[in-house]
Amino acid sequence: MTFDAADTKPFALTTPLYYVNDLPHIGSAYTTMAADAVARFYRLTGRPVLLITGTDEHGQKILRTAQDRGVHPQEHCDQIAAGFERLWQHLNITCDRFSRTTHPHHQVIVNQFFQRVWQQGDIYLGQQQGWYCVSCEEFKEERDLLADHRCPIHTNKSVEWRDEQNYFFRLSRYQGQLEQLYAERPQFIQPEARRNEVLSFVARGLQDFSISRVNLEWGFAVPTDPHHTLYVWFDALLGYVTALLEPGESPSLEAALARWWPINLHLIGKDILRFHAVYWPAMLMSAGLPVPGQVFGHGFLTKDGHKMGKSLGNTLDPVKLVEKYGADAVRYYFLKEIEFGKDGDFNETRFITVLNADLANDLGNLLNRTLTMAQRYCGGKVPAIDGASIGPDHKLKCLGQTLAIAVAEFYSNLQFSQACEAILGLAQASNKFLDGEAPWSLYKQGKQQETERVLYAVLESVRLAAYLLSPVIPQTSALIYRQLGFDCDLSQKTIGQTLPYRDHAAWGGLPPGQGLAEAQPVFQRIELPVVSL
RNA sequence: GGCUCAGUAGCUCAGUGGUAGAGCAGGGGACUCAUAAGCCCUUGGUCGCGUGUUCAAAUCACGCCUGAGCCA
Repeated sequence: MTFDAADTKPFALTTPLYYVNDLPHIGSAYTTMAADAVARFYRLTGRPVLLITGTDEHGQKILRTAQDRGVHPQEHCDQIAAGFERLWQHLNITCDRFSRTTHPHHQVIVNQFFQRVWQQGDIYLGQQQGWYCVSCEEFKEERDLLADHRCPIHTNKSVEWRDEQNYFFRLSRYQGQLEQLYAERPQFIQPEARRNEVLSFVARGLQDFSISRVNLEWGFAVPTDPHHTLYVWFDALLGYVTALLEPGESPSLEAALARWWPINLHLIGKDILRFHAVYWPAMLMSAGLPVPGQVFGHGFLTKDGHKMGKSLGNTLDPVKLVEKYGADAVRYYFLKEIEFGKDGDFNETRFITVLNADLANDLGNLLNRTLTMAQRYCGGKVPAIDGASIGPDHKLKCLGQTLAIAVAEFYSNLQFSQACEAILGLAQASNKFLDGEAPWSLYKQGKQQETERVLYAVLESVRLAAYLLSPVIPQTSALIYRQLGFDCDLSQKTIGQTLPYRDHAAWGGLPPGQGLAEAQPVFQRIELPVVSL
């Protein structure tokens, strides 16, 4: 995907529908923050955007978790789903749809989709034997199991022997079409390493997979056979389709697919790659539907270099993290400091030093010092300089003019880290520029015109940086815009109309004479704890 | 067991044939508009190990070690 400024096509993207066996963990937050940044970027460019997230609520694991807690499974799902929604609010996630697989509309979509696949002859009754891990909701090979038939992923859980009739999806029939898809569209699975994994998996030959379970009452019945319950993954993936229904619209597959299909981008963690890159497109092919634009499997997060896990006792609670440091800090750290697609680490000391260096010192302080001078030297207004009158060889203008295209390219390619770095480069250059020009000296020497030209260029550069960073740090960007005298909400879904990219991503648009607000730190420095734990 | 990716300064990483780089952290300096911020200078690396190809290897080939992952 590359950026095209003239593109006004709709852009729909999804996070996974998160499994509600527990409250959201940092990995879910990570995917969702990335998705929100993408959505916010495309909204800036004026494209209609649909950001889909939600929860996957069926399956044996959910049933058992609810039973263990002594609540009805629906009540359990309601509580956990509410926890997800709450976290997304705290993280300033501007989602357009929150899709829940227990919603009645979803069953209609699932049934209609099932019928299409059924009519293709791609579903048949077969015998499934094997060891089943309820926590994975997957069959395991005996040789992969640990001692006492414990699951290698859920090491404290024993797998269960199943010998039952299941309905199967004829995945094997789509081997050729899938291979053709991967070959024709190399961008379909990203990043490259993940794509290779899928290619080698498919190359070994695809086997049909079971899409129903017996003796399970928490899920949708197979439309053609009420003794069977649909496998949770078959149901869950279709949640993306259900999400496309307009609010209040009566549910049908046709209605759901009318406007936003095919979805442009599925953002997922690398653990569920196979479901999205193999099973899902095959299901869609069977139903005669176009496949999504791209599946991007990002990396895993570690804490202080170690795998996170409840049993290991070193989880990172996203709720606590946001409460402690705020949404922008969390969003910035994970999107800037971790190469999207690769594994990344969370370390609190690094977290604090990065935020202080980038947001408090480089960017926040830059605005603060410049605004103070503008208040003192320019009567609290944007200097009366026409941005267009500044020569093309001006250091900041030069940098600023090439930034919009580069940053758009980075965002479209999900290179958040590179986007942030490029933008921060303008702030760093502005700090250098200020020290070089020393407007405080110019002012004392009575060089009013020169003082104003310097301050205008820096204020404008801060504005541009704030605008371009707004997909990542919307609150901080909004504070900067407000102090620069704009009255607007950068989180508006119509932002592409009120502050269009082609105007606001260009250098030189800060209106001369615009009233400036009092300088207030937009991002407070975080004190390093004396003793780091 | 097969395959993929990674191993470069204390930390995070860029560099894919031609005199080792960035940011952060550490040290020093000048300045004062500023959130003890910013600016300038600077310490710091047998580029995982070994063999080979080459006039020349962090970069290519082979082997090995370590870590992560996919598959059987």
